[in-house]
Amino acid sequence: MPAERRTYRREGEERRREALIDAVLDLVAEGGPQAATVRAIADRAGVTAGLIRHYFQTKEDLTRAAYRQVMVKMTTDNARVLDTAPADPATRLAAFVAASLRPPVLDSVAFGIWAGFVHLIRKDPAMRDVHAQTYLGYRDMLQQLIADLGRVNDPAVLRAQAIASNAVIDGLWMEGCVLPDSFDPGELERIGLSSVGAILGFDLSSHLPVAA
Amino acid sequence: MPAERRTYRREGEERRREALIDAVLDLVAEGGPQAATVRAIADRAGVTAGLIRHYFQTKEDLTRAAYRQVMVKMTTDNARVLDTAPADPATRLAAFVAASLRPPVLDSVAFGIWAGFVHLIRKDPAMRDVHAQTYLGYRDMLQQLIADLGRVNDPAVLRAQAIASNAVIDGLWMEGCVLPDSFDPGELERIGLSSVGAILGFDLSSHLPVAA
DNA sequence: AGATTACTTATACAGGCGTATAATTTCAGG
DNA sequence: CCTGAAATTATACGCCTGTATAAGTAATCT
Repeated sequence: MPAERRTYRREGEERRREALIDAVLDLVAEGGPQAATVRAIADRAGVTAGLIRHYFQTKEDLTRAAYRQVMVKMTTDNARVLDTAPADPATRLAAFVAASLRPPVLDSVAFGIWAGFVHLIRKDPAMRDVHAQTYLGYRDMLQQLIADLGRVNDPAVLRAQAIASNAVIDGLWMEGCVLPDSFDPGELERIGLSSVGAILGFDLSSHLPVAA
Repeated sequence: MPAERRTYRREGEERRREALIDAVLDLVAEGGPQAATVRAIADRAGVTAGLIRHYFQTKEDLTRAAYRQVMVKMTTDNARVLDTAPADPATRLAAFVAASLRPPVLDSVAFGIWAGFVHLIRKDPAMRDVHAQTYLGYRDMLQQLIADLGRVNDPAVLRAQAIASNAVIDGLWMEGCVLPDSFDPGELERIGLSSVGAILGFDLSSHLPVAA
């Protein structure tokens, strides 16, 4: 007996694309990129596999979109702390650094997703562009905050300080995600603040607002 | 007409295992983990696919062996710079930091493999042990070099300085591997030295030996 | 030289992959 | 209500994957 077709509702482009992207991120976070097959993605999104090709020309297309979204979200989450931060440049920088080293930015799920996409970044020029854009966007934001301190004018020095600050934050972020049990609560934030402060020659730790 | 069997030479376990592991690393370097299929690996190693199962119980086994080898090699390569370094503690630390931020340690292959198998690291206790061992081994080495400077006695301060120094090195290493074209030659080494120096409150840049 | 061992090749298999396309259902507008 | 376009399902295809196993060949030992 021929099984009946499953019923469905039309949802429209935006909702479907979002559901499919979310499914990709879920799966990559759980089992790495190889777990995100078209059938698994469709299943997770409550849809059949054929629909993917209706909204994305190819699976690689969907992958790219998912990566773009997660990177943008992470930098957006991080930047949001500036919306509620005081006007004082030092406090703003301290809040920004600290926010990078605690949830939701410091999140092993986000890290798993990021790590899963790394090999695609190296292979695919479009992915590399997304990475460069978000990475440089984050670094530029950091550099602006450093510039706002008004302690440095030389652009070359500013660039080097931004790269170094970004690197120490990235390194702490990475280690906190991979070996979360190796650090005491708040230790990474504290080390991040004192390290960036040391790089800038500026006491940053004392400027952190009480609670985020 | 039945094509003739290809002729071959017996090589023995050690040579074959090594060739297969090297093939995995080659392929991952070129096309990411998903490029390392059993057939591609065998082809690269000058062998037919069936032989893999003769030396490794499963493909995951071979993958683990390749991961272990590349991690051990990376820390070994990095530590080797100390063999030929002068006795002066500051020079030794500077040489160690700089070596971490140039080839062969700054190598996208190692990073790609590590990133590609982060999920395996989290699930498989044996892999997590390898990671923790190499990571903490590196950090302990760094901490010892910092201690040899004789500027700090408080163990807690020493630990924080080691974590921060390790983080900035990791962050620079990571960015250099992912976006090698975003940095001038030697830029990462220079930033690494000045950043670690800033964290330690010690001018490290002037202690780098001329050539490695 | 001939038998034996185990190294290596070759082939088969079942399943999963991404993609293509036809069939069907939903929903909006006349 | 009915028609038509778009959304969605369903099915099929060819290729590739990892694994299993049989067949064959090279080197070793006697």
